[in-house]
Amino acid sequence: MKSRIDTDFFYMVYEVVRLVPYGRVTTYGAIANYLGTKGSSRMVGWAMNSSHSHHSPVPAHRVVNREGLLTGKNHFHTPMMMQELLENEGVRVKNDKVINFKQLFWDPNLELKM
DNA sequence: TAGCTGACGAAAA
DNA sequence: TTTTTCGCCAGCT
Repeated sequence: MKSRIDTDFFYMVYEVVRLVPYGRVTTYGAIANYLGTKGSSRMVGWAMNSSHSHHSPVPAHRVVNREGLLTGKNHFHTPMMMQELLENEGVRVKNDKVINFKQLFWDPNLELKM
């Protein structure tokens, strides 16, 4: 399955984020870990920043940091849009933090493990 | 060209 | 236990 990692790092990030189920959230580290580059958690977030260059609808609002904080909300069109999107999916957000984050946490290594 | 920044995370102190 | 520092690597100045 190395053919997967043969793809661009960023592309894989988008793919994983796109696979996040409705009403679920994931973390940068989880994605990085899934890609095998656990240490490049920053690159995951950076990939999100470049996601606007891709026409692919990447639900970046479902990606939060390890604490469940909407750290990337500032990069959206409007900071509160990220929270709106999450609440729209049933994810309760309080003070820029995902409630029951642990419960809503979607780990690609756990769901997409192969 | 070289250096700094950055949507994070984990280890060390 | 909390706080600080380092690493990751691509993009921008």
